[in-house]
Amino acid sequence: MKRKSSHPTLSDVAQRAGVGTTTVSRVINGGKRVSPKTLARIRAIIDQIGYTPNQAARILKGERTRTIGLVIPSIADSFFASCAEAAQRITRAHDSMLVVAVTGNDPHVEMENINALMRHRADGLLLAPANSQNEALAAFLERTPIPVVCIDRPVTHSGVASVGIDNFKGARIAVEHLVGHGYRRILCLGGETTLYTIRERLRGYRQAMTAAGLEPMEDMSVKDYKSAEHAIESHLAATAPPDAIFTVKNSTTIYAFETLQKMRVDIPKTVALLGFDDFELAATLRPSISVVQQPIEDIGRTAAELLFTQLPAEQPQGSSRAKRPAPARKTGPVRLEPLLVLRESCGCARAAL
Amino acid sequence: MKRKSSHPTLSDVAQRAGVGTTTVSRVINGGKRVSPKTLARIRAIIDQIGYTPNQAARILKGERTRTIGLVIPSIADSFFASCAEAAQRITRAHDSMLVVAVTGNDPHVEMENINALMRHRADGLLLAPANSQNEALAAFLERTPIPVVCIDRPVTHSGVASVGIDNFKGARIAVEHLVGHGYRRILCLGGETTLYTIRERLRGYRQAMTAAGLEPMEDMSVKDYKSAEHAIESHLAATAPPDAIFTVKNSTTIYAFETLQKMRVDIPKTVALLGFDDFELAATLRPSISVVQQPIEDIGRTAAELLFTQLPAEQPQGSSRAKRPAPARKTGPVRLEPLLVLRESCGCARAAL
DNA sequence: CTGTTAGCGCATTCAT
DNA sequence: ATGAATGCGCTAACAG
Repeated sequence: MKRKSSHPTLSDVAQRAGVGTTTVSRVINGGKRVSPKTLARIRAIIDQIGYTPNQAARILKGERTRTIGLVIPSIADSFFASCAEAAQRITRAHDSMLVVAVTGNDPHVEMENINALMRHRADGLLLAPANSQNEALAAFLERTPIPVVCIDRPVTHSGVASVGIDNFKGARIAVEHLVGHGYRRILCLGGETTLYTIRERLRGYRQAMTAAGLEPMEDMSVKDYKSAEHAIESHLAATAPPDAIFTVKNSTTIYAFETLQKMRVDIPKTVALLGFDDFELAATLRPSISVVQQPIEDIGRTAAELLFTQLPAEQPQGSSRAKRPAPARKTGPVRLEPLLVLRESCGCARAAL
Repeated sequence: MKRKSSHPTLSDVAQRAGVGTTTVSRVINGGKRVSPKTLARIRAIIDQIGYTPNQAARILKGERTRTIGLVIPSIADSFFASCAEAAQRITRAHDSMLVVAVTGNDPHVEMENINALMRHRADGLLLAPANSQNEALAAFLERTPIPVVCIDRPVTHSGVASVGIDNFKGARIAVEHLVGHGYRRILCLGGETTLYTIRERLRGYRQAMTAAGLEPMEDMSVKDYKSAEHAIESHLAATAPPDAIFTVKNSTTIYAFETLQKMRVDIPKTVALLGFDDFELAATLRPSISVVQQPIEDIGRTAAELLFTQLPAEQPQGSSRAKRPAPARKTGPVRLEPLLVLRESCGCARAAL
């Protein structure tokens, strides 16, 4: 293998070709106004020494970085992974790159990531804020010169656009459905009550319970399989055990299902189960699991499209950049519709197999 | 909301503070050699106008970009998502960002992504090559000035390091296990035979079958649920139907399970099932699915660590960069061990519940 | 068609 | 403790 030095530069190419840097610059920008002969020669040299233009220098000249930052809690979470995939498609269609930064829902890490993206001069940001009440974040968003669109959760006290579903409504219709089945003691199970989405779902649960004249039963202590197991076991052993469980998130639903199955509890006869957020194989488990489904792809796509809408128009020619005024940012929150997907675990008839 | 102009610069800050740019530069780089008074004043101004250093300018000065590129087929695929998550952790620990680019297994898109990352002067690349035989890629990798580590699949004809599992062995021990159960007509089911990993698994299957004196039965036509259903239905309707199915990848395993369940075929009595690659809920399905498990986290982590090993040493002080010689790149392929996880679908006794 | 030159924002000598 | 000047790689005026 040959020894490799560091990146070649424009003038490296120019020197070898015995031409000026301008000519080489023209070649890498389409090759207009260059004689076919020198064009070919320079291209050959570029290829030979493996020259790649230094984006940093272009950025310094005021060009867009063609980079969008995506700041999310986790990339292994299927919700955010799907969002990312959808956003990535839109980003690509706009000839830009998506830079994914992971926060683990830690506001400190989040701010660090955002700062890094700002230093890299991302053209725009897609953000699933760890904490919707984060005032430092809100302050930052008010003054940042680039457009930002929130995903899944909004940032209160800020005029930033956001795209997500109506979590309150999703929970409400889910619980109303359980009530319609005749369940009276409906347990709401979950965790991470600091998250906006969870709080909204909890609010929807309470609203539906109260409206039905039922008393809310909440256990928001679930963090992992172990805590879910503990919670369910103790609730089922109580004098007035729940006859249905509404789980507020993906992972909780799965933990609950596993625990109930392990305890040999009949679903839905003994306890019905309805979860927020769909997941792979939800339809394949026995019984299949009824869920509130989010249009995840739509969320990622819509958010990214909205962001590009807020970006300064593409400069067809090199209009020297000056201070471009930030485009209007007054988009209100976009609320997509949750969808109640009825399968077996809530007590609905088994779908045709 | 206040009107936002474009990014403030160092000299914007200097002007407002009535000092030189050098002083401001010192402030943002730790604030040494600046009087406490001006330090505080400048910091206040920085905060007030929301100044962020322009990374591009620093890069131009020769600094590392502190950016690692991750080029993968998909981000929604749980395998690559977990790899990404693990790699992201390592990257963060090295105070760098991970830039994720998605190829959809298209070599053309892949090359475009790599070029974009090169323009952005990523410090290094983690790559799951769409096509291991891609000679253009191999040629590129030979001449690129930055270190590259392949994930999951190697690039043949290149000295590039790679981290993955021994797919051949994984498939072999899986099939040997099925043979041990007494199955004779073991069908190998899957698709995407252009992928290196699939080919290796197929090779392992054939080897194990031949070694056992059995005749290989292969159907590599599965692309989606529909084709899986079609394949399985026709194989089961044949005169000599399979008594076991070995699925070469994640999604195929799930399709096969769903189809068999829909057809009311008893697993494992009528047909046993063993898949390559574990998945969430594999242990929760009834019957639970036996699989060959990959140490996914290890793969992502090891690859990222290996990459940082190959990066030039951290420059403690601003040692002017000159042409740093590329560090040694002679790392051979790292092959982690696949793990056979026995559950019920292969005919093993039900684990204690 | 092609070359010369002047910055873009910043860190870094070298002066003061 | 501070500042003026220089150059990183590149593009865009502006010559020739």
